[in-house]
Amino acid sequence: MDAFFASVEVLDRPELAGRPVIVGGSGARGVVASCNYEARAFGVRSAMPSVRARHLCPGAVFVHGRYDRYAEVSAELLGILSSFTPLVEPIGLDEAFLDVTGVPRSRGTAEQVAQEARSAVRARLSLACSIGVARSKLLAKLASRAAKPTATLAGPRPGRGVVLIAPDHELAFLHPLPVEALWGVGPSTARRLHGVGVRTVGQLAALPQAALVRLLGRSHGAHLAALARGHDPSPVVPERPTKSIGHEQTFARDVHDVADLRRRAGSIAAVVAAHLRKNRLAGRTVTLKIRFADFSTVTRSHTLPVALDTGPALAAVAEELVGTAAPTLGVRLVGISVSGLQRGAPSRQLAFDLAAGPGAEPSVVGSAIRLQDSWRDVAAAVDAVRERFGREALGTADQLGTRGVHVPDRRESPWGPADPSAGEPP
DNA sequence: TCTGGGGTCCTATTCCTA
DNA sequence: TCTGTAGGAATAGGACCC
Repeated sequence: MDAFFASVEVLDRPELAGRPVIVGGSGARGVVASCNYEARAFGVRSAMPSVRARHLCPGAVFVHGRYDRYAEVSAELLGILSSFTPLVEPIGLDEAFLDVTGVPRSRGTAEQVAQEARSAVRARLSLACSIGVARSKLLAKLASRAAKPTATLAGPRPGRGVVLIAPDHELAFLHPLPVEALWGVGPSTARRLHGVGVRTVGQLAALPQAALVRLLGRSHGAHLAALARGHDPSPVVPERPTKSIGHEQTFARDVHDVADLRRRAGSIAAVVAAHLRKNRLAGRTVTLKIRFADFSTVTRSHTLPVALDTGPALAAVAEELVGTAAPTLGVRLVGISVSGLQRGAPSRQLAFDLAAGPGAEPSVVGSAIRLQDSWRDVAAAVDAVRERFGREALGTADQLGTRGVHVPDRRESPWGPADPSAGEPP
């Protein structure tokens, strides 16, 4: 999709049409999640700090993102794409790979299917998309970029919409591109490649694979060597199981007090737990991430004998991990993620045996398991009440402020704290 | 300029066990 | 019982994607 979040905002608020629109966090620590082509003409880009974006484009309209709305449009988009082929692999909310090799010839060539899909998206969603058609995911992705509009100060210049890379033109298309165009070459890898004089994909392809492996490691080196030669055998995979679920929060001001940090970690744990239960998942490995004021980041993790999905149990582990991370500097971000996922929570009997039986787990693990066991029914009841009466209908005592219950949600301030008071306890 | 949040994957190291 | 070793799991960090 072209400038997806920003385009949805303009669609829902037509008075924004033609104006530079930036979606993202507006606070001092916010970043740009998406911006339309009018804003891009001023040099604004995704992931840029909002402060810089505002400096580059003072006339831009800043919009706080509405993740639920984008997810809703994304679901409609997937529905449209699935009418062409069942082999649809979503990449984030606004992109997808389609394998159309099995589409009947009567529907036309791959390029004609792409044109038809593009028309269907425009007709049903009133949104523009660009499509690349090629033999591999790598080339299709690069072709879709080439199909996109370009930003100019006179307004967006329409792109080609659909770009086809014929098999005999693959290398001619690929080799002049900068190495950064390849999937898997970020700032770090690009720096290393530039260091040995490699700036284009063609130069990368000319490098002996052994040299590349020495530079980047076996897996990454061999992978990039293949991509640079146009080889990308990765298939379109319609469904990938979730490997981890997490939530992290950047604070508007650095936190220096360890007790405060533990409390915030507990609150984030509750958000993660709610998300796990919503997906009927539970996980055994809890990972705490702490980013310090100087942007250095540490992680601490612990794997338990049973899977957890309740806030108090996850909080007990997370709070313990805060202690092992020895946070001395100010802390700007805390995150918790849970991996080693399995369907549903463990049986009560197993949890009981592990927590209280002979050779019981020591301290924190034992108490986490006991908390998991005792909070399971409560969590299910709370979920049911919130499902029926809304998120703020019920909360724990520490979520009770002067203005009622505030239950933190993972979609709150999704692109950074909105203002200096955000991130403070309610 | 000063860097979000949700993820996946890879690598190196450490620890435990057979 | 001690030592060496190989393999796997756990842990930590980093790079990358949208």
